[in-house]
Amino acid sequence: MASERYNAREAESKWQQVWEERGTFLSRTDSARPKYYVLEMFPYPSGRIHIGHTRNYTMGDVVARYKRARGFDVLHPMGWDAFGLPAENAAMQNRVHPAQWTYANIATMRAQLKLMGLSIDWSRELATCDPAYYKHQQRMFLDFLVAGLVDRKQSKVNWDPVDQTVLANEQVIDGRGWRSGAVVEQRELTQWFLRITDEAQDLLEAIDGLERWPEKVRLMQRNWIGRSEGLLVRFPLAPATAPPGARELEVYTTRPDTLFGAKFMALAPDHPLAAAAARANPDLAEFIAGCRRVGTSVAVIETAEKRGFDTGIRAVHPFDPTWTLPVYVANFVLMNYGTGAIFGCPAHDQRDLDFVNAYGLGNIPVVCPPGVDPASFRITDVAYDGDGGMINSRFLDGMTVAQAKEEVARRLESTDLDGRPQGRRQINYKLRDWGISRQRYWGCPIPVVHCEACGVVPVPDADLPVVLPEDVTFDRPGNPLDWHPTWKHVRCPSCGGPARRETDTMDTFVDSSWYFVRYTDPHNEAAPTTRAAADYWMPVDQYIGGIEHAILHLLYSRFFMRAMRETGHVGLKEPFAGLFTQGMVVHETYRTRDGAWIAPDEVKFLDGAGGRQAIVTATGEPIEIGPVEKMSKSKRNTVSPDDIVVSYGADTARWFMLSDSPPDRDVIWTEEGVQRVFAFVQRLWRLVGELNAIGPPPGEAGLPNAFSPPALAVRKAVHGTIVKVEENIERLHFNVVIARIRELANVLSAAIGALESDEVPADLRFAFREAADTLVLLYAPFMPHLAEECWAALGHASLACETPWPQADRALVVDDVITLPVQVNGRKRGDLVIDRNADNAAIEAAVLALEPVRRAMEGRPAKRIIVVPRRIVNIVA
RNA sequence: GCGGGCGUGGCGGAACUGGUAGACGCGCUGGACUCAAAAUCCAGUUCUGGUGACACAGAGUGUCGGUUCGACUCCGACCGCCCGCACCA
Repeated sequence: MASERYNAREAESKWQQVWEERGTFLSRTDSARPKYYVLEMFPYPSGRIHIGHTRNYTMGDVVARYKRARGFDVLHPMGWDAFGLPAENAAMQNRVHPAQWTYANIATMRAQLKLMGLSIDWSRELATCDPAYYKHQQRMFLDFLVAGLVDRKQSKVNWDPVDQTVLANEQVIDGRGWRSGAVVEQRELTQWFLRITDEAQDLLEAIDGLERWPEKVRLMQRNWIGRSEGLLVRFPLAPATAPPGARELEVYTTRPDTLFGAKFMALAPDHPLAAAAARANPDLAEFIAGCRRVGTSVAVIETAEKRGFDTGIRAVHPFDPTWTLPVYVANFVLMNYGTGAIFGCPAHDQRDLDFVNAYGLGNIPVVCPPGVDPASFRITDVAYDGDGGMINSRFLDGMTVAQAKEEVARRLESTDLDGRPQGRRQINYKLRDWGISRQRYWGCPIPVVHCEACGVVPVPDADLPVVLPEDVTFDRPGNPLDWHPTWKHVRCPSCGGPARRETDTMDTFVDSSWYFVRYTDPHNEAAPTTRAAADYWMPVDQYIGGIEHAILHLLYSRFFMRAMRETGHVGLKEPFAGLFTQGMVVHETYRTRDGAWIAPDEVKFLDGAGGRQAIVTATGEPIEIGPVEKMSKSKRNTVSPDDIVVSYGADTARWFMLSDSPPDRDVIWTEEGVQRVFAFVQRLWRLVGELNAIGPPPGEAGLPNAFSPPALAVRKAVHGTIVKVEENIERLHFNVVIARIRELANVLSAAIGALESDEVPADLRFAFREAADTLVLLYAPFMPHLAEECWAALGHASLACETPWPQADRALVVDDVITLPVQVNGRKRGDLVIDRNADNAAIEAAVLALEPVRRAMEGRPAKRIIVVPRRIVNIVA
């Protein structure tokens, strides 16, 4: 056995077939064992499985296999996030129907995934574009509608006037449509919304309970929800300057304390008052139109140079009728936050300061930082947004920021303006309602009918699903559902008169907001969920996916659970008990002199003076080795999982992707690295063979009564490794697990090398056999095929993946004698070997007697000796 | 612009809640095996000084400063890179 090479390709397909035939990974939902639901974010069927996907799924698979070995009922499913824009783009480019393109991709990608040996319950596979899936989504939408969780209101979209279509932000490049090149306009459309803002407070508070989520994601979600406590303030307009009918301007501010630092007011370009002012001012109208051509992306709007236009309107300061402020329209004020209007206090807000500096309006500091002289405190180009004492603020002077906020709120609440208080406290959220309308074909149809007589009428249950028509073409601009000759024309379910189907489809984030619940019983035709199954499996114990989903997908899913709970489809609010965000797989880039990107498998490396050099294998043309970057088709720095599996096997790929880099960081794919892992696979195979050749302990004798030092050393290493592997798998520190397993392999190799004869004593044979079995089971979650092959070679009739996890003997992990590092003034000078239970007095005496310590002390007395039990000793001299 | 994160040898990284910085691996150097190469095995490998070789000394976790007996870890400022910003998924 030891002389043969391990044939990964043969072994992998063999064991995959065995698992499949035995139904090893089908989940059970009825046992008395504890459940564990591990899930990786499902892929979009883009065409090919990417190596980054396989890293993600391997992480989940390690957890799934480990938890199974620990005695859990494990649910580990897979499916497809199958609706979306790329299918329609493909339809336009290649004249292939989105469904055909999507299902072909799914078939390819499923086959690719199966090569990886993932322990997935494929009987639960689902695709969101399947009417059997979206039927239930439509039903829940209607349930939400009845429950008051759905709204219809206006919102802005990017409109491409040439393609006659709505553009995603990513399709707007420098204010132009990516395909047509036409200047993008903003348009108001009536759209469907889910009322996520109703849950803002609960979504915020519940973040505290998500203990197994990364702190950074929790912070991002808190900031996204963006709760703030502030004041609505109504500014009267100077009548002579106001457009007809306009009497006041209401702003929302979190800094009412800075009212005496106000220098201007600013309106969002689509604020009603801006529109009113523009009616009499063509230049202003042109300015507003210019702002709209930027598109709807907040990132673009806020990074654009700050520009404003004076409307000529003047607002009256709430505390001084003689003080008026100019009202601008400004490109950085957002209509959908607060009231769409602000007062600008340049000294204490950077955006406002940039604005006044551009328009020469000046600033008045009103908050003075502690310890700074108010008389000399000036603001030039950095705003001060910290705490301090109020200055230049009349009756607020001398107060703290908090006191001033309170005082302003109190005064304005009790000031009457046109029969209502001038100020009102308000809690505001940055979070906006979730617009789910998409003017696209390849998505879940929104199941309502518009009737002129009855208004919006839900499609009756019996008529669900509303299925997408198949006979559509993409050769003309606009939404194919709108163009379809018959699809949208229906009878009103209520009055029977002529009516029109809703042609908007749902945002694909809706599809991905509940798929994880559907997995718990994916074949229930009658309802979205089966409560018993959902209650058993939910929540997901460990969810794994990319950090790019830290906000939207996860927040929408959290909201959707609440909505499903209110409508009786589930019994819980939080879908994901544990969350892990994994890093990407990245690769070097290669370019020729003329800038052409070269794929890794077309590159050959040369050793030579001046470091690494590369050429194009086929032509010998020299290549510039570029930076390591995210794998992308455009830069051609991708590697295909299939190629890796064919060359080295899935186990090698799995091990490599989890070794070296911590799982939440990027891992750099290198050919050399993969080759070295392949060598390690072979080494493990040989090592297990060598251990096997030493033979089992004689007879069926149990645990020997005593172990010689070499046997004890082997056992300590084995049991110590079990503990460390457990700890680090639980923490998902797979790279550390791998290091510990390699260490164990190194110890065992050395122990075999130290054998002096073929006659190995019984206690050592026992230790080696135990080591071989344990080693295989420890790496089995990572390299499951090799593990089965080794497990069988060791003479086991069972499957490694069905064998319980090895039990560590804790007594073997604790040493009686320990080594304490000894520092003098914080610098390590020696080691103290001492009894584990030695008391401080004994340690202090022993430490001072150490030769290196005495040398470092140079005859000085010890001022203090700090003994940290079982960790370290530090002498202060 | 706003929000979040990351930064440790030539390289990827390890270091539990502040306690031996550099585990494990890649690469490199030397050696064994071989006609030779590959593979494999053994040894070494943070930097600087020092030594024939040891010993030993000093510096060191992006930069600068602080807290502490002790800082990769905590605090403040700065630099660089990455992610998200609501119609990509």
